[in-house]
Amino acid sequence: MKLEQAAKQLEALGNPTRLNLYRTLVRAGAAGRPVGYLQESIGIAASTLSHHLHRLILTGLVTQERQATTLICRANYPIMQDLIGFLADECCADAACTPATGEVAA
Amino acid sequence: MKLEQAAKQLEALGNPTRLNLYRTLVRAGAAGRPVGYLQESIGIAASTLSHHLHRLILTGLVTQERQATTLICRANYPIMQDLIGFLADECCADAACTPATGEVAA
DNA sequence: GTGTTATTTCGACTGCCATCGAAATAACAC
DNA sequence: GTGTTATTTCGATGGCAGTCGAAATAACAC
Repeated sequence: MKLEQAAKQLEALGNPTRLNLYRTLVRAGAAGRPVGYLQESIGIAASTLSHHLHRLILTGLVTQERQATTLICRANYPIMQDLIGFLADECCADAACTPATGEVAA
Repeated sequence: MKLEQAAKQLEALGNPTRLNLYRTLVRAGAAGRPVGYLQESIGIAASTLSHHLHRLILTGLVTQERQATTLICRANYPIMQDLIGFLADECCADAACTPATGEVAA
């Protein structure tokens, strides 16, 4: 059931704190960022950050790797690619989506 | 703040019922679907459906048009295009994602 | 006007989410 | 072993989301 999976990932990204978090990790690239860095960068309690990271990890959007006492977090690009693919597929499944849209003057 | 807006839209889609709803509308194309049709198609209480539709409309992902007593709902494609663009941009901002986008703001 | 159909709003309920501080765990240096 | 740093888990709190049925509104036919 792909829809359920997509909904979970969208829900994970559908929170400003987590979206900001994820963006930070994306911008960090393959190097990733330690949890402590993220905590200071975003400015929330460590426990709250851990909670959000856990949610992102559950959906597969983020991975963690231990380096001694530090945990390095990385964005999992293929998952996002898949999610974007799902959205694009849904969006363009039947109708004519013009890709070059600038204004939304509906 | 584009991030807040994107998070709201992602949150709107991050619910199985709403994602299913949105997908149905996307597949319906420009013709759209009346609320009553959606209600039977998805099989939830009318009040619940109205609630979810309202959330989708608030984020701009869905529009409504009255036709006599019937309300026609349509997916708002440009908004989704914009959202996909945001995700793709975030994802490819720094790392080596297969560049599906033409311009990447460095 | 009355009546019918389509949809929303209201009121209420249950449960999960976001947040925090404090305590517990993990990995290491010594 | 003790101690230090980094991170998670625990416990609690406030608030919002999802769901429903019933009542109210909207638009029309008559």
